[in-house]
This record gives sequence, C-alpha cells and structure tokens, in this order.
Amino acid sequence: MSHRAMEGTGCSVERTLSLIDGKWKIVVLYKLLRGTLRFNELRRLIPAVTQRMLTHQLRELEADGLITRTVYAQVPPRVEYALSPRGWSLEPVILALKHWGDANLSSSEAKAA
Amino acid sequence: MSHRAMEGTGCSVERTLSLIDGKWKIVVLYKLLRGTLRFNELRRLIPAVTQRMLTHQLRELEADGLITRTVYAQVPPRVEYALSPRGWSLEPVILALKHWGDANLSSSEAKAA
DNA sequence: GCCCATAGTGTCAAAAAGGATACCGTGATG
DNA sequence: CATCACGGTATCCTTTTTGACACTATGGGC
Repeated sequence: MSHRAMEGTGCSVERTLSLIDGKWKIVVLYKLLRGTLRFNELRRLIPAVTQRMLTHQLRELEADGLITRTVYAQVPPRVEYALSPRGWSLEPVILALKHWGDANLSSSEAKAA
Repeated sequence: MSHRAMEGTGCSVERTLSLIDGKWKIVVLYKLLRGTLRFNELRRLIPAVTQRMLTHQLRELEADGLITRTVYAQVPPRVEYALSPRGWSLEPVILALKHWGDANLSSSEAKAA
C-alpha cells in the first residue's frame, strides 16, 4: 500500500503525512508560503528537482486540493501556482516542521531555507 | 538520493521530514507520546505493520536519536521503547500534523487515532 | 531559417521502500 | 517432549518512487 493509496485508511496523522510525502512537496508548499510562483520560478528556487518530478508533485498537490494551478492562454505559456485555502491551512504544520528543523538540525545549512 | 541519504542536504524542512518519513514512524512516535511501550505492544497498537518494518523503523528512530531502546536481560526478552528528549521535542510537530488531520480529513475514521 | 523560452509529456531504467515468509534462542508451561 | 511468548534476523520478491533523457508546441527575436 503506497502513501497515496492509503488515503481513506489509518489515523489522521498518517493520512496527513501522506499528503505531504514525496521528496519535494513540503519544499514547494514552503516556497509558496511567500506567494504565487510560476513553474520555472519553482524550478529555479529548487534546483535539485527535475522537471518531471516537479510536474508530478504539483499535480498531486493540486489533486489533493492544496494548491491551485492557473493557466494563462499565452505564448510562451504562463502557469501560476498558489496555495489554496486548504494549502494555507497547512501553514502551521509546515512552520512547525521548519522551526523544529531550525532548532534541532543545527548545522550550517539547516538554517538556509 | 533517498530520504535517508539526504541528511546533511537541503533545507531544514526537508531534513526534518526525512526523520519522520517511512510509513510508520510518526505513528510510532505518536503512540509513544502516551508512554513507554514494548515491541509487541507497539505491534498490537499498529496491527498493519509487519515485524520487519517495525524493527526497521524503530532502528532508524533510534539512530536519529528520537527514541531510546532499553533491553532487559531477561527471558523472554523485554525491550522497551520510549521517546528521547529529542523525540519529545517533536511533540508539537506531531500534534500539529494530528490536529490538521482531525480538522481537515473529516471522514469517520480520521478522528479514530 | 534558427534558436530561445515556457511548461510541460513520454519512455525507460535504477533505486528505494515495503511486504511475505521462514527461522533463531531461551526459559517457562503443559 | 512439544509448545508458547518475546524480540528479533535473513532472504526473497513486488511495488513505488525517483531520475535521465528525449521530445513537443508556439510565437518572437536575430
């Protein structure tokens, strides 16, 4: 049973985690806490993510109702990602994770958000 | 790069998440919030986990300094798991996850922790 | 005519995570 | 003498996740 497949199962903690698992999701959400971003802006902010993975994670976040995806019919294309209300409601969780990390992973780059 | 392998990389949020990824870790930590538990007590509290997986996750939690493992030289063996101070410091994070889940995953069993 | 940028998709393969099952040693219990 | 409970290991296999890489459409600039 994958994290994805177990929506509808288990306790609330597990199910919440399943929404933000995946290697890049919380980073994406975290970046979006500062405001709307375009696809390539996210790519530049998270250099280690591949295009395919970013697309993938964004689609899942969208499917889970945590972000909104707005496509502007332009050339070149313009697609903006922003937190949905449900995504915003995760802010305390994301910040709790971040604060713990800042306080407890005391190596140099741990604080370089 | 695995979640494990990336300790020492990335932002604090990611690194924090890498400590509690794995399918059962937060459940284990959550159960331990109520107090020390033995191996088979955990198994009974989390029926879906296999012995191998539980061992695995407990070892990683121990390696990350989040729980303590105490072996009593008895027969039959007696091994107790408890949160370490570092593990206790995660309480707000775990509870943030749980509260969000309770509030936002409003299906019947979401609240059955 | 060619290249650039944007925001992707598709295919393939590797790596990692997870699960099933069987096994171990010991002492008490039946 | 066989069985049980405890807390695991070891091995094998499947599923899931992630990564590399190539490819697409369109319009504008050179």
